Amino acid sequence: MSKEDNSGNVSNSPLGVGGMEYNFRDIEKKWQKQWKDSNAYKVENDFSKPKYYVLDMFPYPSGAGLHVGHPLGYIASDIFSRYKRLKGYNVLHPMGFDSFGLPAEQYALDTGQHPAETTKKNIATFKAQLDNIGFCYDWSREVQTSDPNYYKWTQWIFLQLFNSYFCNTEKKARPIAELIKKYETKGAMPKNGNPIPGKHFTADEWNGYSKQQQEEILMNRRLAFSKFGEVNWCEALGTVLANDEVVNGVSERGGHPVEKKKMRQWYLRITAYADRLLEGLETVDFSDSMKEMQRNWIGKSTGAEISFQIKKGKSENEVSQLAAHSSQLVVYTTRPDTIFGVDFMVVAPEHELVTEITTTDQKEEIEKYLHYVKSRSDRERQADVKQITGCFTGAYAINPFDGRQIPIWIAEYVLAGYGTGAIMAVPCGDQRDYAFAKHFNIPITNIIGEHYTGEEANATKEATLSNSGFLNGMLMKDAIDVAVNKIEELGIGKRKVNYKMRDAGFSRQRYWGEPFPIKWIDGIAHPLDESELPLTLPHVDKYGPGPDGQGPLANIQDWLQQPVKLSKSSESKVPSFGGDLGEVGGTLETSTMPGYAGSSWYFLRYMDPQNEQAFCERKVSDYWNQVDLYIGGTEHAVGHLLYSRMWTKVLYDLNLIGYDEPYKKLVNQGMIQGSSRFIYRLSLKLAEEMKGTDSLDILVYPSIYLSQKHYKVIEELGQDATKVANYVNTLIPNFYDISFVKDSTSVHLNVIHVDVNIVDGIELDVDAFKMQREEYRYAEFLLEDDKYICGSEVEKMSKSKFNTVNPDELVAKYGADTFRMYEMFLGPVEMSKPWDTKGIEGVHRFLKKFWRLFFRETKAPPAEVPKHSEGKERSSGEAFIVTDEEPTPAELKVLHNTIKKIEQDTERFSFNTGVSGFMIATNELTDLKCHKRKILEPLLILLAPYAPHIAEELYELIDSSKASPCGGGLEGASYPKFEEKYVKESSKAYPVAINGKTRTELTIALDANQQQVEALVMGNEIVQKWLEGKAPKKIIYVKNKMINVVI
RNA sequence: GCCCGGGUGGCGGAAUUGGUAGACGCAGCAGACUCAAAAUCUGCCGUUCGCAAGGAUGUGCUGGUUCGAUUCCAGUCCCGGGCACCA
Repeated sequence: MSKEDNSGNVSNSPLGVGGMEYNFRDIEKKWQKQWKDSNAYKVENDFSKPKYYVLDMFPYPSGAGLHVGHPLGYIASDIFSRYKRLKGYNVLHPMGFDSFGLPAEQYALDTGQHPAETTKKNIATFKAQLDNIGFCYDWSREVQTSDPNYYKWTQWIFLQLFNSYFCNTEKKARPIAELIKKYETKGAMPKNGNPIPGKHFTADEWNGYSKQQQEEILMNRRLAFSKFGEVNWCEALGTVLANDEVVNGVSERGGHPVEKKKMRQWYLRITAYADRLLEGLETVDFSDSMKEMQRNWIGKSTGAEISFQIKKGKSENEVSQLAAHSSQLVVYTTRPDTIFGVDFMVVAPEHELVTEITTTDQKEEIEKYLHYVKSRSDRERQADVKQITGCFTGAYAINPFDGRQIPIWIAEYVLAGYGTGAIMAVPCGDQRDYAFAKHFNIPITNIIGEHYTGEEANATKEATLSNSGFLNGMLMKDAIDVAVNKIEELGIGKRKVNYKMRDAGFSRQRYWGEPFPIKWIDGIAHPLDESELPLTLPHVDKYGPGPDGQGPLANIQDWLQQPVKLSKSSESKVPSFGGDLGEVGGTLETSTMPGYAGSSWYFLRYMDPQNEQAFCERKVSDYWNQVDLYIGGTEHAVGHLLYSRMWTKVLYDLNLIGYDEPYKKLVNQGMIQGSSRFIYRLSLKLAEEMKGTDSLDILVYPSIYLSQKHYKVIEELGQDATKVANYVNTLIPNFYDISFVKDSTSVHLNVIHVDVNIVDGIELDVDAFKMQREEYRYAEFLLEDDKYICGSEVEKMSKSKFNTVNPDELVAKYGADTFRMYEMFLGPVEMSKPWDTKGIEGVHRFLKKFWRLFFRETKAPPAEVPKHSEGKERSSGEAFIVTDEEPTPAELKVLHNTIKKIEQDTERFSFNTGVSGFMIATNELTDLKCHKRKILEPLLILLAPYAPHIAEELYELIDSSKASPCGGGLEGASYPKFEEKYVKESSKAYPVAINGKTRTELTIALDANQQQVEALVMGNEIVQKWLEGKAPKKIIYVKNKMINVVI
């Protein structure tokens, strides 16, 4: 790093101006420029050094810019990165942008600005805001998911997924070419038993299939595959909506009805990896709650699939009619032991059997119900337990064990996507089934004797079964296995492992995402040749939806039909892999990839961001290896983490990287919530019918803004306008002309969000408020104690709630170092908390106090300057007061306690207590009047990760011959070493408790034994007082902890 | 509904393994310095009884285990976040 001169002449230093004051503005500007000019944070792929990889979940560059919630995790990771650098590691600490996404596209729809343009602008803002805070990112490694140089490789990895299948024998991804070869030579035949038509085939059969048939079979195995799936369709908007855009069954924008619609979609076969995703959790350092969430998401359960014969209606005729179809109802259950307690079946409304089995009598009812369900989201269908809905199909299932006829219902609480989309309902053992049976008057069979009260279901597994045929007398938990064995024996079902997790939908009917490198020809998906990558987005002027719910790309014929080279495969004779189709004909896929495509592998690209030959060179990914520390919000707890864990496993299986878990350790930062402020507006309105017309003449009295206390009073008064007016008039005489207030005058109270930036705590800055808008200029206020007190509430931080706080403003006012330390000081990084700017002063004061360990007060008369000061006079009246004196034991103790504290707290991500450790050290050294280099220099290195600018500045002044603590790498300063000998104590002040309550304190030598301690304790006056002459039952002495006298 | 968190002074929080509850900071109060302000410094600061000494009480609530519980166990209430949530 470049140094200014070493002569002590630092007149070009920004400190030359304005005295000795801690001038954070100039210091921070100076060092940020210097770091940039000297490429201080450039990270080399130097394989000889020990590495450490610290990663932040990269942000979506929204138009609103960074708010104070964003940097919380970034500051934590920055501190840790700088700390690891000082410890001698080659630290990779990159940053980039998750720059594809819906908001930019929506903004484009609204304003006509191209998403690429707005995204570029937003990224520039974000970067400037990030740089303001003094992060040590290596920007030369920046990635942006919407950059064609990046998404080229996202598309490339998609092709790997498309061209791979999950081998159930090896439990890993293999090239699909191997599967094709197997089909061509051996077919797909069962290991034992007879082949099932439609599932099994011989090699000859395979080779005789049409290419469409072959592709269909392969599609069932590809890791990236296409099938029909449901989307939220909004007819009025002619578009597919995200879950986010649907509120209460209607579109958020415009309130149009939304219903489910089946469309061809791409999916990732993440379910194939369910077991490995579960096993992988054992090898990573995530919090238990995080692992629990992922396990619950995957939702592995073991149970049985059981087939039931169906009888349609009561008449014999209908039974035989159905028998011809050989329809069976297959249910999945984790409790086959309850098979005799099944009183009804519930089938998902979208189950394929529903139309088939519904009787003529019930047809109308069922159709009505199906119509209702179409408008309901999965979420609503699950959460609404109070409202029980369902409809009888008229058909019955036959219990294979006792021949009972079981009515088949459809109900929204059963989802098609889980299990077989049908359940056997056991009302005595399941509360939801119980409630359903009660609601529809379905008789309940009790199979658990006294465990069932008739009042509610009992989900026990400990009961002894009754009314249960061959299971009678067995404990339920033992009966599970017996029942499954019997079911398998009878050939009516089988043991089954089930997962709650579903394959991940991978298409979006949108413009602003990665195009699929896929061309459709005669209904077959053909992968593009790698040489065609990146397949770039066409530039468009309109972003509206395409026909039939397709994405905007469907409107661009030139792009869709452009000639592209298709992938060839020498391994296969399957036409889709051959080049004989030529480069023209067919159309490109019109949907784009979802947001998580780019974020599933970005951690790899940072390692080798400019590589044009590969997504990441193998020896580079071998060096940087796993992310050692990943910091990000819980909102990505499940989705993003599972997807990127899956991608990593696929890349590993295909031998493209050397490890199958991306993130070694994960720390979840808590959400910073907004602390909203409210003002209350009172208006009285009088509506009178105008004579001879239908219209109303509305007389509006002037509005007045109420401080919180008055709001509460007036809220109590309700609609009594006279009382309200009188109340106001007692405080502001004649504000209302009472004679105009009538019975029909209505009282309107509005609660309005007010910008938190013009509120000090809860006190509104009335003048600033008046300046905000013309309509407020002459507003009247009803104050309390001459103050306007606002209401407050904790909410999500968002622009619409006027509760966002911009870090730029705080950095401008207090400096980046103060801002960094304050964010950390707020509390544990993983805990959510509302933002409150009050308190930042305290941290700023600490830094100023820290500064004064190095500088004498400007105003102090010269006589008070310590004689030993060899102060570098930097400008008139300013003195650098650091000395070369030998430290005292007391000073060394402070230093080494601090080294221990900061190192421990940093290692365990307890940055808030770390900051308080610095405060304590500063307070103690101030009290000791310590200005000694041998104490302050190591202290500066400790501080450097937390407050790098001030540390750099003071370090340069204290010893400019040494390497910078913030320069990075092994050349930098090294972390101070804790030495026990300086902090060793020979005695301790023990708390002495009587019956567990602390009553006094005794200072005792640390090596004292039980007898010595007992003698000392018994000799103590206060102890004697509490003993009241009695002998103690016991004296508990825990070395180095406490003493307890039990009476 | 289900899953995961969290409830400690006026406020943010500390107490790392069951051992002095309230570190550190904010706010508040009193004082010093100053013509004044800012900045800085000193003292007090959970509640309650008391002139004080000293007591009582106190970590959402109810119990339990323990010499001793903010910490462990059972139940319960409230708040926050997530959901494709369940067979």
